[in-house]
Amino acid sequence: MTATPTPRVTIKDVAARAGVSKGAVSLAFNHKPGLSEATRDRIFRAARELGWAPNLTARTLAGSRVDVVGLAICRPARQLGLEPFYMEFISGVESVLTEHSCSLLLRLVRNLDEEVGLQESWWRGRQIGGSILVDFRADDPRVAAAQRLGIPAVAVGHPSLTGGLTSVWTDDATAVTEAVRYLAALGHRRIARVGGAAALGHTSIRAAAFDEAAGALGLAGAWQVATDFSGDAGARATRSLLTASAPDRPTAIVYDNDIMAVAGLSVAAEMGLRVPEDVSLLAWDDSQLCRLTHPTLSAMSHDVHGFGAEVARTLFGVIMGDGVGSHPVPTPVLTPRGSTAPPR
Amino acid sequence: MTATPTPRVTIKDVAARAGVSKGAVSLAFNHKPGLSEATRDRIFRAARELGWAPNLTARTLAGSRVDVVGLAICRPARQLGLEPFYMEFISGVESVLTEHSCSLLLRLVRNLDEEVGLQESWWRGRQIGGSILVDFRADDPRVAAAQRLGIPAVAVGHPSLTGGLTSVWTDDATAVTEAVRYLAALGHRRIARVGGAAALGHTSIRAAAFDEAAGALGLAGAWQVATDFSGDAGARATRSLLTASAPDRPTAIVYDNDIMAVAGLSVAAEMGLRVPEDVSLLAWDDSQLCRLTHPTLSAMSHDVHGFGAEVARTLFGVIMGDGVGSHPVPTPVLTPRGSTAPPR
DNA sequence: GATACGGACTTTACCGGTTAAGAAAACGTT
DNA sequence: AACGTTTTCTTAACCGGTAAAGTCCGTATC
Repeated sequence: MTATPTPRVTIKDVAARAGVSKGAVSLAFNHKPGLSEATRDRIFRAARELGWAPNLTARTLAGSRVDVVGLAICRPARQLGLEPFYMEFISGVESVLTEHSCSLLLRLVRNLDEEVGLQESWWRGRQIGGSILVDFRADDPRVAAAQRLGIPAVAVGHPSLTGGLTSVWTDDATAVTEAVRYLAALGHRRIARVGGAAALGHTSIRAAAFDEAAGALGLAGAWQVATDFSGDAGARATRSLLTASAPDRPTAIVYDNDIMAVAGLSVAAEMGLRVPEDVSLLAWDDSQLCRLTHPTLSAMSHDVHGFGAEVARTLFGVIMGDGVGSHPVPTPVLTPRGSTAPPR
Repeated sequence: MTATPTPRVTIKDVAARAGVSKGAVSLAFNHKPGLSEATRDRIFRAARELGWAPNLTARTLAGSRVDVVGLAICRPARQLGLEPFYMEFISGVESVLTEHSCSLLLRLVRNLDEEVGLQESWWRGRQIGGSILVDFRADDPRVAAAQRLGIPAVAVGHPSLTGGLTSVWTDDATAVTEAVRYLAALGHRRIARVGGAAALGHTSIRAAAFDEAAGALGLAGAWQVATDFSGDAGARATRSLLTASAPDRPTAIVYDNDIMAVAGLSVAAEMGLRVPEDVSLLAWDDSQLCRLTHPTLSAMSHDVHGFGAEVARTLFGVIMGDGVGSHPVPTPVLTPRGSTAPPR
């Protein structure tokens, strides 16, 4: 990739125009002491007149800050497009980065090894000042890698998965328990859960919490199905759960995202089952989609935008030298809408 | 943002270990002639043993390639999360960038002036090797800015909007016309269109095409409403269109994205109107959402992922010096599903 | 056997900043 | 007036690469 030449104005031009050395210009632009107010002004005026701003690449190379943070997402590209979660998450991250004139370096990777390699080369190549790690698995290799390299990183996931990294997480176990209790309180005794990718750490946390809650409440039936988060998979899972004959069929289903819940809604309709009379559905991640369906979807709702923002704020903290910490964000809260009701 | 010190291995270390000068290492890693196979091997071996890879920042500063492309999106951050289009588009872009070991620098901006400033500082600061420009408006300031600066850019939008920039675009006018003709052929005489943000160039292209098609077909009624693309706005627009008494009410509605169409579906249900018997709905951008509703949504469907990929490929062409060009991608094609039928 | 030439490397000068160390002027002290 | 301080600014080395210009050497040419 070659660059078309452009008349570039550098620190030298500014220095010349202000009648000082480039060192002085550097001092001025970094707000460091050692310059009189008068020269400082002259320098800024010259810079403004020339439309100059410090070159971040050079600045980075010279060893000061790097104002880019990395985010690698490890899912098949086509699947990603469908997930409302990520776009909302990213927009939350961006909202904080922007305040710091910081940009996001985004990359889709095919597997964790590739991600580890990418993070390493980003960091060693000073491409990023810190990184956001998402979608943790059990024994995730990124924990060790980030620590070995000393990358300032924030792990999005439960501390049990993120080892010694600073983490930002939602208490999914409590949320799942609340969801199950709510449905049980409505009178449901046979509840199913359509979960996400089995390899993902938060999926197993939710799965375990679901089993435990179901056991504690002595439910008559508790099913779990793993999917890839896609609408199609959600539809398939729902179909297989609902084909059982009436007494053995679940009367309520909890989904791991909202796309799959929407799919479930449509499968129920197609099978001639009414929601919520014949089967109750409960979504997760509550994007605006849940309010656009008919009936509207009850959901475990969750400020994903704010979550992203909190992750970015925490990352800035880590970059500034804050010690390792664990930052829980508010637990998803149950938002009952039209898709849940007592079973008949 | 300060960086934690890390033992960095540089080109000098590799050179020392291979017993050559750093210039030789540079030649080897850029696959340039002037080295014997033997030394080349020694250099690569040394690099592998030390785990070295060229520092992109330094490489950039030294004036060769920049392997980052920029994408600034100018919409309120919260609204963005909702648009399936962008995430799918980005994933398409990424799929091509990844092949070239290239990353995407993503930034949300509040307005076009901010974007122009950002593109300029990215480019002058050599942060990016090229840029993808989206959401064109009439007399878009980015056209002149990109040309003045000489930024290799690809404009996503109709050539009439993107001036002298290389563009990649879908023929929205033809697609709108096809949509209207299809509905008219089903027997609809009163058709409405729920459009996107009025300021956007493609919105006015679609609006004009809609009017023209409606006129040409001599429709009895043709309404258009502008929205902000959100589901809520789509719901409001649908509600106001459908509250008219029966004979004056549209019997078919075309939406500018799929989120609004889903919202429309639910508004119809809430108003006691059956889809498609009482009112036909036609979506745009056809994400998997359209196949998950009940009834499924007919849509003007469109490979958004492939669109993004094509944009990225075109950008690489521009960066490599291809002349200005206009690259149409396939026109959205009508995909009839369950939400359209002849009016009663 | 001197001359030219091409291949294989090395040297050196940047790229556009930062920063430690040095120098000149201004200031206060005795 | 001589001397230490401080303030203000300059110099020069460095960050980690690239690339043009040199150097050295073996060999083909006449």
